[in-house]
Amino acid sequence: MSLRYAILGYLSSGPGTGYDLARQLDTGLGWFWTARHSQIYPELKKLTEGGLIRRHSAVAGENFDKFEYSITEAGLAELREWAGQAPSYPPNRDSERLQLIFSDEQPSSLRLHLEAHLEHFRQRRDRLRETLSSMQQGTHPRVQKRIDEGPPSRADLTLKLRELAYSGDIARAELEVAWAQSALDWLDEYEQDNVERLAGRQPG
Amino acid sequence: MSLRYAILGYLSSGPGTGYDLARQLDTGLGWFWTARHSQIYPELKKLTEGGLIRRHSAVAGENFDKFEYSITEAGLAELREWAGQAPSYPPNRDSERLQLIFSDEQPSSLRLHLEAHLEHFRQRRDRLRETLSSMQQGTHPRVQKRIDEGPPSRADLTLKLRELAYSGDIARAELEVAWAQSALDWLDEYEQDNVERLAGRQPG
DNA sequence: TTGTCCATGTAAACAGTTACATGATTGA
DNA sequence: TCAATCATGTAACTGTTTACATGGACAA
Repeated sequence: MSLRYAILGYLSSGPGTGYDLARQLDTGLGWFWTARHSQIYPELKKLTEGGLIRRHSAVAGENFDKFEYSITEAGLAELREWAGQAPSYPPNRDSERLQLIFSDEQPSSLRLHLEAHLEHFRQRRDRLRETLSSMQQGTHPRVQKRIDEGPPSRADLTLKLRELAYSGDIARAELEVAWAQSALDWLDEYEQDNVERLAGRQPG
Repeated sequence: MSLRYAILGYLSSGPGTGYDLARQLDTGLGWFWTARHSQIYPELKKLTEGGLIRRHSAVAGENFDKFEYSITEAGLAELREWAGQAPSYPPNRDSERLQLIFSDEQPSSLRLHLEAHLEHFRQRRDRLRETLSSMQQGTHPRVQKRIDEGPPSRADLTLKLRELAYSGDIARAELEVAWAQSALDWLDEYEQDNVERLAGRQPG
C-alpha cells in the first residue's frame, strides 16, 4: 500500500521517468521502499488516472521519446495527508529467527547462519553510512535537489529528517552486527565445551 | 515461503490443531511469523498432501471431532534441511521511515509520529520480555514441552537459541525506544527554537 | 438463551515476484 | 558491431489480507 507514496515522495523532489524510479526502488539502496519495474509502470498508470501525477513526453534520443512524470497539487496534498498520519507497523515476519530457533538439532549450522547475518548487516551498515554521508556533504543529487529547489523554510528539516531516518537504520544494522558477534562468541565457547566433553570421555 | 516452516516448526514440538496454529500465528505475539487462519488451513492441507504432516481426528466434544496434525519424519527432515541453510533477508520496506522523511513540510505531525513509534516499541519490548521470562522460568507451555519431551541432548540448546532470538528482538525494540526518545528531545528543541524565532520577530 | 470461545473452511481482492517481450542509445 | 545501459511494458504465479460462511461447546 505504500508503493504509491514511495512514488509520490520521489516525484515530490522533481520529475522523473519510470526507469528512474525503477533504479531507485529496484535495489532499495538508500531508500525505504523496494519495487520492481513490473510493479512500478502499472502503478504510474493508476496514479496518472487518479490525477495525482501527470505524464509528459521528454526527448531520450533522436527519434525516441521517454515519459516523464510530475507530481500534481492533488498528489502533493495526498502525500502530505499520508505522511502526517501515525505510522502503522506490519506484522512481524522474520525467517532468520525461525531458522535460528529450529536449529536446536543441528548446532553445526549455527556458525554459517551467524556469519551470514554478520556479513549482511555489515554491508548494509556500510552502504547506509555512505548514503548518509553523501547527503550531509551535499553530494546526494536527489536530496540536494529537494533541498535546493524546495521552499527554503523546508531545507533544514529535509536534511534533519533524513539524518534521523538513516542514523536510525545505521544503528539497527550496528545492533545486528553486535548481536551476531556476541552470538559467535558464545558459539566458540559452546563448541569448545563440547570438544572438551568429548575429550574427557575418550582420553588419550 | 516461510509459512510452511513456521507450521512444521510449531508441530515439531508436538501435535496441534489448525486452531492452535491460528492462535499462535494470528497475533504473532511471542512468535516470529504471522498468518491468518484463512492461510493456515489451506497450507495444512498442502503439507498433508506432501506427506510432511499427518492429520488425525481428536475428540473435541460429545459428537464433534477436531483435527490434530503431527509432523512426520519427512517433515522433520525438511525442517532441519531448511533451518540449516544460510538466512536470506527480504528487501527493506519501511513505511514509517517513508512517512518520516516526507514530513518535512509538516513538522507539526512529527510529535504524533514519534510518540506512536515510541509507544509501539515499548509495548513490543514489554511483551517480548514477558515471553522470554516465561521461557526461562519454565512456564512457557510449548517451549517447555519441546525441552521436556525432545531428546535430552537438545534441551540446553532449545532454551539458549530462544534466549538469543528473543534477547535480540528485545534489543531491537529498546533501540527503537531510545531512537524515538532522542528524536523527541531534538523535536522539543526544534519547536522551542521556532517559538523563540517567532517571538523575536514579533516582540511584545 | 445469549454471548464468547472453539473450530474449520472458501472466495475475492490486493501486493509482490519472476518471467516474458521488445526496442533505442551510447560508448568501446 | 557488440555489449551495456536506457526505456517500457504485460503475463503468470505466489503470498497475504479481508470478507464470507458455518456450526458446536460452554458458562453466565
